[in-house]
Amino acid sequence: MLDIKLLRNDINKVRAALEKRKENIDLDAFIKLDEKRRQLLYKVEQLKSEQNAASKQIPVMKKEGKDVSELLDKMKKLSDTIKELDAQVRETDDELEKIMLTIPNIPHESVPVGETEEDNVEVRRWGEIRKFDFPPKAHWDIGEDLGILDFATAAKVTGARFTFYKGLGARLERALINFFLDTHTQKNGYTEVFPPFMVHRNSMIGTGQLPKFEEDAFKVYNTDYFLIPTAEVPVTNMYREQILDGNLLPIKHVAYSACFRAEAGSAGRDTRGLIRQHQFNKVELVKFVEPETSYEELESLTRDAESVLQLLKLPYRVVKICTGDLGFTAAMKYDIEVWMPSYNRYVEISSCSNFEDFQARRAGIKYKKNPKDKARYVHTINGSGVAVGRAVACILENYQNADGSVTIPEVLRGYMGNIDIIR
RNA sequence: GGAGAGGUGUCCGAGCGGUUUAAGGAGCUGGUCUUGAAAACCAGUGACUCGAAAGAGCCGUGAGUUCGAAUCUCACCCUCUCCGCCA
Repeated sequence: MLDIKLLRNDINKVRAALEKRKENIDLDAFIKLDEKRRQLLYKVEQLKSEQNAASKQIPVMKKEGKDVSELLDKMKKLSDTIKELDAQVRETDDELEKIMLTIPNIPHESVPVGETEEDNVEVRRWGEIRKFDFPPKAHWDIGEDLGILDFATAAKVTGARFTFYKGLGARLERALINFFLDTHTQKNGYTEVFPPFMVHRNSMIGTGQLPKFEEDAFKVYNTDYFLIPTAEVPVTNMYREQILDGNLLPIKHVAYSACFRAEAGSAGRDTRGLIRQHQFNKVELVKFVEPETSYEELESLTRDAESVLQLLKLPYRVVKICTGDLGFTAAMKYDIEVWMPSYNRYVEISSCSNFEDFQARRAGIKYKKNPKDKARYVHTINGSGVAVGRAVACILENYQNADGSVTIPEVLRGYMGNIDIIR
């Protein structure tokens, strides 16, 4: 959510940002409503002030034996008016909030202006793309041939876009989760969190998944709970409606969770394999930082995410996302894309974003350095560190051998009972 | 799921429906005293939201009753105890 003061005082900045994002939102309606709200508020507060004064007088007058019935009559009318105005204020507030919740974040000035992912800007590359001296297979074929991935059985049991991992496939998934968590806790200084996989509506609003993208989420029947689309949601909301001790910042958490996405708009894309599933595992990095440092912190978080790919020796590139492709909540975003031979291109395996105070304002997360300071909103930053299913796909494809076997990356062997090859 | 108890300011903890703009502690800040500290004493300090200010709001959340609600009513949420069920 944007600062309402920004909308009042610098509406053109917001218009420009929406323009860059190719978003069309009626800001004039907002301005009008806000004007109306302030007028109402002024009126009702004056009346309340009068009411409060009378409330103090009445007991005094009664004590003195004076007749208060006339005053009571007057106050009755006043009370009715106040109730009516209060209702109007509430109504206006609700409408304003509705609009506020649908206005996306303002892109950072350094974000390249563009319309689609075509306009994203590559920042750096790491690793050598492997040249195969045999025709490489796609990971879904490798996985099925080795008997470690089973899409058909998952379709029978649940439906499309689910997977059974079996044997060493399941073990590889688990190994990666542990490897990621261990690396980020032991080398990169994150504190591990294991969150709930369901959250209530307010948490989803807090991080920006709702109210705009409800069709992308799985709702749990008969409850107000949603399956989390990412650990970002529960972990960020850990501190909702809280004023943090600024001396504890930055707070850095790493969390494993399963993620659940309905992704209404993605039918027909990436239909085969592990790339786009309704349920997948992810290790997520989340930081709460002071505003002054948030862009440095985004850089270091991105490096932390990259570090696990380097340890796995998977070639990747980092891309800076342009304004038209930027997520609703982000002010700046890097995607880390890993080389996927079956796609013959780089495929996203991590998104690292700085939300500035956009989520913090929605979720009410503030901090104070000193008890006497005014509370300020923190900046939140997060990124995948990294998506586990896509990492499996990437390993299977990049580490495949001519005979159909797959070599285990060295750093994972300790997690795999010292197995060095799946055949 | 059933029964009971409870949710008040940073913490503990009062609060007959009306000068409560929340008592009293603790804590914190400053001072007196002291070689210094502690103790004692004195003074100050109450989050947060909107607002330029005046002012308004805020006692788990939301509705309601009333001229007036922390205080009454209803619903919901959460915590604790006991019972049932259970990985």
